[in-house]
Amino acid sequence: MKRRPVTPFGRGTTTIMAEIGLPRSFLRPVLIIVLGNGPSHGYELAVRMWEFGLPTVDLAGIYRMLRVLEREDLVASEWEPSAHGPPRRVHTLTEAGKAAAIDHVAFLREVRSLLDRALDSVPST
Amino acid sequence: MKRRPVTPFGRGTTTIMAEIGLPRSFLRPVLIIVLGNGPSHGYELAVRMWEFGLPTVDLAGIYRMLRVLEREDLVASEWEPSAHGPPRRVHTLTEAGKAAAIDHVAFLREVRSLLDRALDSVPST
DNA sequence: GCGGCTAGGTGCACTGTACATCTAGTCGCG
DNA sequence: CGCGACTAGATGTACAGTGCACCTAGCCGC
Repeated sequence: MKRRPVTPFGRGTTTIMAEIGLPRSFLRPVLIIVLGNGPSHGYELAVRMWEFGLPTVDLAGIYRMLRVLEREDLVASEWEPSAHGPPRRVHTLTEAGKAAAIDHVAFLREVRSLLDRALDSVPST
Repeated sequence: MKRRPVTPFGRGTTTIMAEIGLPRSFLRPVLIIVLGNGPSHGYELAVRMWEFGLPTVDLAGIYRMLRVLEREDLVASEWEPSAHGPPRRVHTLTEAGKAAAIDHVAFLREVRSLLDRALDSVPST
């Protein structure tokens, strides 16, 4: 059952769900962008990212990336007790983070238009 | 910041994206796809990739990736003497490589449509 | 013979990350 | 109560990918 889909971006991006999605290198920008939709904790962010198009993200990677972003002062976090489980660490974009989110959206638009041009130049299909 | 020359693939180039262009993780699929446009050698492939949307690629990375693809039997290569310069290593897609190219194009289309959906869900800006 | 272009390559340090594993709180069930 | 399932977060580690500096070597014009 440990089937590893070999994506063009390398082997094995499986964790939560085995589908195809954006390449791993989108983790950082997408994480920032989905945080722009409102503060949240890592576990729930994984769900948002799944909806966003990163179906194969490693939760450990998300937690680690959140710590990185916090070191870079793009996000701030605080602990929040939960009635239905362990305490949650709720993350919010800082001002710098909000600016970064805007930049990253622009970046994704750029990537899309590059893909548009590139795919048009491909003969087949 | 370091000054990074845009076009020249010559001397101190070997740059990266960071500025604009597809993320580095597109190196592998794009390399296979541009090889699908016909056999070529690494140096010229860099030019094709530049046109494809990877404006600042590391030549060393391309050479390395070509070796990887050859190990995986997606690419075959043979040396060809050149009249005005050092011999070139000309790379061709194998049958498996051609299949991979088709898959990769489909994949890029998938990425594009994921980006379409994702960007639509982003509050304007 | 020298510098510059083309073409290909290596070495090393660093980053990213996939996967396994751990802690710890709540809830439902027998 | 004990136990497993689920939620939530984190660490340890091995390894692949990459960025940059640097090297070899053929051809050309001067």
